[in-house]
Amino acid sequence: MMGIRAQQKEKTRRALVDAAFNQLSAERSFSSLSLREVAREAKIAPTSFYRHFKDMNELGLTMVDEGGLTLRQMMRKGRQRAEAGGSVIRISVDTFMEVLESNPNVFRILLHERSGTSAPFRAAVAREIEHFISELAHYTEATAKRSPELARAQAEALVTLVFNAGAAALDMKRVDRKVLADRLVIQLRMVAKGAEALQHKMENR
Amino acid sequence: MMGIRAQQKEKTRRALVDAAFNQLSAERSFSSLSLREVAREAKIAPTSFYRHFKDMNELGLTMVDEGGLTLRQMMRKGRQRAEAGGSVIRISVDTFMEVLESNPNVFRILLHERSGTSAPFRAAVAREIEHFISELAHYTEATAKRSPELARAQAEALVTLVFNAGAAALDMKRVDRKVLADRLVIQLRMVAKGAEALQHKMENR
DNA sequence: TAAATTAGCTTACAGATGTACGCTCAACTT
DNA sequence: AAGTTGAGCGTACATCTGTAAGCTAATTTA
Repeated sequence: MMGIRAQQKEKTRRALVDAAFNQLSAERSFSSLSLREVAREAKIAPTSFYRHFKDMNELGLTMVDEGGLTLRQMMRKGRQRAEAGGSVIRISVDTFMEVLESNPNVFRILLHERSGTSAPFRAAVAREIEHFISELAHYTEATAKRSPELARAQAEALVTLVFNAGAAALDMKRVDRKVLADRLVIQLRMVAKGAEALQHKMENR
Repeated sequence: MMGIRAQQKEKTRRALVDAAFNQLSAERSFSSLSLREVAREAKIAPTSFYRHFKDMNELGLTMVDEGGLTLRQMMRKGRQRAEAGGSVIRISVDTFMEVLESNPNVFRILLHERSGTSAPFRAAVAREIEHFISELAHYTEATAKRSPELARAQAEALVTLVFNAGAAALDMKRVDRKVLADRLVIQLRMVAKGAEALQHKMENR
């Protein structure tokens, strides 16, 4: 049971994280936020920030962690829907786009800091995305009987295409996003078909 | 013939551009550079900067333009080599990695600002990359008899995979870059094979 | 040769930033 | 009940930023 004090602290901490998320946009990256701006938005004095985070970096890593959580929830959602049958690729893309749309800023920090200038950030994002890749590789290895190397290469390619499309989709209107999603589906099918072909080629010699 | 005055001005302008390029690194993006830093590196007074560029943004766009130039030179180089025969994919990847290695900071600004926070920057980079895509799509349409839509999707996928690998390769040691390049070749083959398969599927109905 | 132009400089200023220090007072511990 | 802890605050400071204003001296133009 949390004391009234710890409760209030948690609330302020959340306010800080939310303030940071809310300031993100197409034209505002995390690294361009200042400690004072975040504190202002969260309605606390700049110096009070330090009661919750050592510095902005620590705040950012917390946000990336939350991003990872969103990613994993997305995977679960996709799996559930896929069990009901239908094209796995189509279902996955639709799920991705839905989650992207309802958590744009979560994806913003992931997609931006993935190639950002802070090594710890890049590592943290890479770790989260690695989940995706290895899970997908494992799945393909099992259901499509791919060799481990091929499965890995395939999974990486799929994830690369999906995340890249995600980055582009972030600042699009719904109509354009639809076009993008359709094209993405085609590209993913290319990779899947191609991996299959390469697999057969390897087996027949 | 350039007057002694215009000559000196051009020299200083180059010093500014070079100073900016030299300050780029894995942990330093263009948007994190300040006007004063660049001026300092170029050994001119901060206020003299304005004799050459309206602001940092203008400098950055100039740098992106130079990046586009590098990209086009790369394409020419790749085409020349490919004419001598061999795997087009392998040759292209090797050429890309070579050019990347000898112009890391040119690629840094392209790869970073592609998903950066400045709309003009994003547009400028997108324009340069679009050259790549449409040229590639046209080539595939002609030589592999792809439908325009499929050729476009395929070209986009290829370029996405290449640039993504490029971003990852930037901060790698030579050995790891080799592994990455090999995997990239496999992924590109997947896309090519898969596009072929999709094309046949469409034709047979 | 005289006048006009201009690249680069120095000085100056207002605003923003991160953070050190010390206070208060509500909440918790003993 | 008395004492301790700690979240949040206000003040303060050194540092950095972009850029305005005006000067100098070399080059260019007339």
